[in-house]
Amino acid sequence: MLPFPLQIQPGLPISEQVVYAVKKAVISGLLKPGSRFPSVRAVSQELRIHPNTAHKAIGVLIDEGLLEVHPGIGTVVGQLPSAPSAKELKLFAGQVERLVVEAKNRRLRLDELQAMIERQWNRLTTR
Amino acid sequence: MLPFPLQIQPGLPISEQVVYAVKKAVISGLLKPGSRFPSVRAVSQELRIHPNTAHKAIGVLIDEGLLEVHPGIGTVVGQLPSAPSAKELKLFAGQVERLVVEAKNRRLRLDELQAMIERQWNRLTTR
DNA sequence: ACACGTGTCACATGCTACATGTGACACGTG
DNA sequence: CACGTGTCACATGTAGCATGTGACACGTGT
Repeated sequence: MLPFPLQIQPGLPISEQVVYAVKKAVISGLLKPGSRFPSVRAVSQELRIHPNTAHKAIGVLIDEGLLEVHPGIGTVVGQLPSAPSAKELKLFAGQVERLVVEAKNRRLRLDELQAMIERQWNRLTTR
Repeated sequence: MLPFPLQIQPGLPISEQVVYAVKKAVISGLLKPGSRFPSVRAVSQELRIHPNTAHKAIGVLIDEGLLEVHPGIGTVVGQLPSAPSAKELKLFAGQVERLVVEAKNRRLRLDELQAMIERQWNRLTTR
């Protein structure tokens, strides 16, 4: 059994869905820093996807610092990353803009959006 | 000249970029309800993209209610849509969750995220 | 009645991303 | 030394995207 929940759905790339599921599991405390992360082959077998696909997803998580590799040993959940750089913040601002545009397009008010943000924030509380 | 700004960039589908540019123009007041929207062929020529691609983007905007079609006449900016349905809100909640996950992943605090939201909100103020 | 511009549609083609298939190598553990 | 681990380099099939090409229905203006 994998240490994070995931139901593969069509419409989005499988590797992206795996990345997102792991991110959610990490920030919600389901995957704790230092704990063992399943091997590429284990993930591929559990999710019934190809090892290359699992490896691609894990590679992204490595690059973002959520996972750490110990060659010959395996992969573990990394320590929490540091504060974002200016470049990362700029990219993130683009995502914020996208959400605001969609919110305004749906005739939401600012306080309604803020409330939805806070609700999701608390739902994903680190345990 | 098109009534909305857009610089085509690689990495994202062209049709999606057109849709997003129009959405931003509408909510920022650059495109006012009832005003004339450029024809499929005009958009394709200005942006140097294929008419089919422009038509695809406009088709999405039609479906979402941002544009209205008058056969034989042309396309105009639609009146502002009504309040979102429960189904639309659920889809939008998924987008909110995505942003919150990315924010937590970057070690942002809730108040920092809320501040970014409010800043973008005011930047896209309807004139 | 007619030409024109409008939106709309149905194919086909080339390109790219994605997922899978297959095989191989370096590393550390036991 | 065998084993499991991560990693990599190809190839293959599928799907989405953008473009190419041609065509039709509609309303306006002449």
